[in-house]
Amino acid sequence: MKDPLKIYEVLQKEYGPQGWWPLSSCKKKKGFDERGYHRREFSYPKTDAQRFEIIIGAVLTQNTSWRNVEKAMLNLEESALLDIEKIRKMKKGKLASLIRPAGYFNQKAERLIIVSKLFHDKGFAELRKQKTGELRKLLLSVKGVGPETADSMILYAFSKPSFVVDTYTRRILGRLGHDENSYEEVQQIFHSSLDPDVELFQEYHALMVEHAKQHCKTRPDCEKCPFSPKCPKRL
DNA sequence: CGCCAGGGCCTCA
DNA sequence: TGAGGCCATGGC
Repeated sequence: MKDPLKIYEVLQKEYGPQGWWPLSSCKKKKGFDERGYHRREFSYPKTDAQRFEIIIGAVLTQNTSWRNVEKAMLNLEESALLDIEKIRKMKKGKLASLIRPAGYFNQKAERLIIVSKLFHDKGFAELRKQKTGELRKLLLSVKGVGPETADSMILYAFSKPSFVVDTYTRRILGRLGHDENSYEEVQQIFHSSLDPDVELFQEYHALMVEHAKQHCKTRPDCEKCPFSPKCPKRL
């Protein structure tokens, strides 16, 4: 079970449509569920405010549970500060205190301000005109934005096909028999075997996260795992 | 109490 | 380039 397309089919059948990136600000709104997923309508994000919410979330969730990220996002929203211009001009200390629940709050406050400056200076509309590769290079040149954060922004905020590789993706692929190691190597597995389809990439990554949370955990729960019969690492 | 969570930077070989 | 230390809160 090493074929990315077959893995996707198994995940899709097991967990159904996901509808990422979750928008906390849209919970229980029309088209969204209680977690902020838009499982029926895949043409998101629709506004620059939603795109920037994804950008912020991508930074806040670095090595951090989404649960804690949501607390930080709620603090920003309640202060009406979930906004690129406001974050860009905010004092680092004040921002840090608001995003405290997300952890690494000093680092992340600085990163958010730096990222805000980039999007203010360049502008979403202009950045969207860039080719995916060029956009990726630009994002990676920003301090605090590594490969996963860049790809998350590209895939979910810019709606361009760049496969997101996270710890879950590495863990799942590793257990299914892949020995590729570096970020680029793992990403290449997907880029070389799948059509560069935005919705496919978005759903695939979301499904990886769901699968890692339900079964392929640090301590694996292989009992009802859909891959269990064909997984080399099954317990 | 320890472990883990949707990483990335810096330093040092 | 790759391993190791560092950043930090909150749920279980």
